[in-house]
Amino acid sequence: MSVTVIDVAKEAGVSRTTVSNVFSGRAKFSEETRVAVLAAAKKLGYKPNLAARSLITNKSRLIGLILPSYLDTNTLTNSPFYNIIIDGIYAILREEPFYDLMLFTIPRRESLTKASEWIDIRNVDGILAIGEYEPSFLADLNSKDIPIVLIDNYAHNRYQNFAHILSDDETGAFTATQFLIERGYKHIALCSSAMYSPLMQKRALGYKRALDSVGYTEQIFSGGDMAYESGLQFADELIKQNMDAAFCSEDMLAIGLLHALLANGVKVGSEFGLIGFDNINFSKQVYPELTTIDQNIFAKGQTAAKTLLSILKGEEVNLHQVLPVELVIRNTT
Amino acid sequence: MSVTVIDVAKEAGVSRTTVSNVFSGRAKFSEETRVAVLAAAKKLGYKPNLAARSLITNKSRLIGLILPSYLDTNTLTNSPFYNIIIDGIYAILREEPFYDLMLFTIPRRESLTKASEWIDIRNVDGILAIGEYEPSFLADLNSKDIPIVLIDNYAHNRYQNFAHILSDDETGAFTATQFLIERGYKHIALCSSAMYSPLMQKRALGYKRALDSVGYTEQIFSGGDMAYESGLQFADELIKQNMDAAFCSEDMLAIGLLHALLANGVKVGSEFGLIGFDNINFSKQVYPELTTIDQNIFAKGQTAAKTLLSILKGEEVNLHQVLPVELVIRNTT
DNA sequence: CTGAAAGCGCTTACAG
DNA sequence: CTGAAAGCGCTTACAG
Repeated sequence: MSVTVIDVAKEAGVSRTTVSNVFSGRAKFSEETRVAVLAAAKKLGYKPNLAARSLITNKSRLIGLILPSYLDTNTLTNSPFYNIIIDGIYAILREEPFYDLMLFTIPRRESLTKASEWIDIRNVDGILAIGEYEPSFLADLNSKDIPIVLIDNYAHNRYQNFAHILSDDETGAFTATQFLIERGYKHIALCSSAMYSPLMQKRALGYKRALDSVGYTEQIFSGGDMAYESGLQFADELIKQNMDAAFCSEDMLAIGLLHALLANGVKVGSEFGLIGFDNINFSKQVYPELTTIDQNIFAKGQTAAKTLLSILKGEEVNLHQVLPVELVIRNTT
Repeated sequence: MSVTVIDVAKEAGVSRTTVSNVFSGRAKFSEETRVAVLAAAKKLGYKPNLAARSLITNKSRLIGLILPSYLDTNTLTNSPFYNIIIDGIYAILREEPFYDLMLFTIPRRESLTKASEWIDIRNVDGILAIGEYEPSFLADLNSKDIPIVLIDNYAHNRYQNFAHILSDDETGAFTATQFLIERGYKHIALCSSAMYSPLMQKRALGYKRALDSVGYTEQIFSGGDMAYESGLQFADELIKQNMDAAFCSEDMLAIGLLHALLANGVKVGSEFGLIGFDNINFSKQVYPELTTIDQNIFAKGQTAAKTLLSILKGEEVNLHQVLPVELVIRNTT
């Protein structure tokens, strides 16, 4: 029904091997042949069948992105971070012929088994994965013979053949906290959900280091699963404990806190200093606009995609990349 | 290298045809055979190769989702709507063995040609597409022999074999505007970007119908590409023209307007009534929380996915579905 | 530089 | 109920 390599060969008066060679550019052929094949292909509207190609080359040109969201199934809706990462990945993949991304969302831990099977069934060429995973899953990934690029995974750099893309989380948190100190705030809280995650601990570390350097006392508020809701809930306690500033480990939490503070009549930006982390788009779509640490999430997605592609092509790559962060001063500090 | 159907056949002591039959459940076989095959498959860790299956069945089990974003490449970042739709689609697909979704973002109109080729190359089984498209692209889709489900596409229901999923946009806008009237607001603006789109026109229609019913005059503010920024920019003009309420054709625009109004000292929720459309998550993550029209975007994604799957399975489906909307009263009205 | 042949892992008539 | 054979559309040694 559809046009195959045989049809093109017939039309061009060559063998199908030659047609294949012209498209792949692998073997040598005369200019004349090349032109004839290309003309025939164009005339017939030939398009390669990737499934057939995949079968023989054992390369699917499919990249899998693993997106954990253990709390609920609204993976993309609830993670602005994921959205930006994906946009960054597509920005790279769009320029790369024949590569496609497939998302695999992990709404429950059991889904990791499914993810593993899925990688085999679709014969995924490489994996991009965000966040932390249990050792057994990483061991499983490691046993598959495909490149793995981990984003924001601090816990498992023992797999030296995995690539790691991280941000300089500790420095970011340090910078943020130091900025609050410079602004004259004295009682600076750390607000965070999921303190147990290695990434959040890095950020906590930066906060502590900055406070230690001036001898201020730490005040840590932590708990809750959903960042925005956590932020909302921390406000009362912060006010009660006379905090005059907060460094939040993620923007959505800062935004929740901002709104609860506003509802309590607190003048955020003057009498209360608030700073987030991530610089998701939303952070400048609140009022007042949120001061935050920009981790350039888009570039992170791009870097991850580029790294995976490079490995796939057998190019030299830096397997362990730490991306810089930057303070973005807006109106809450 | 990997375990094939032949290995399983050998292990189970049957032919590969039988193995295939057991997995597909197509032909009849003895219970004994079934157990033997399944045991062998499990023992060897057999997983079907979807590319091979695809080649022979001419079914890829791949669903393509076309996501236009003509303004920039940050498709997901800038469209909360898309995110929720995708989550809805995955909620259905997760339960459907072997089906996968592939996103195709359209950052420029020229990309439509690429999308068309991509559908052929990956042998996509069915298409989900959001929004409006030029007739030539739809004609092209129509020429491919696969089911198409259009979401929020008002302009082209002339392709009767395409499925259409819409929301009751006009009623939603009518309800919203009427609610503002009931609340006692007299000078009710319509704020919208991209008024030329058929969907936005439907919403404009509902607004006009509500105003007409009480004899109020229309005041339309329109322009700008990015919803949030447009909202920001409308505030000055609204204030100058003594508006005391606004129905915004989408939440992000309402949120931009909200923040600009707040910055101007306008008391939104009492002296100014503001209502959005969509009920994206963000609309209840602002302060004050936004009154809006819930169009249940998640269910829309689910409905689209279900509809496509049903067509693919040859089941009876309602090709033209209009989903109900609902007023969600929060604190800006 | 070009072509005939084999084969990737599967399914699907078809014959028994 | 089961098996031998053909073939999906491609690429890759290999021989010429």
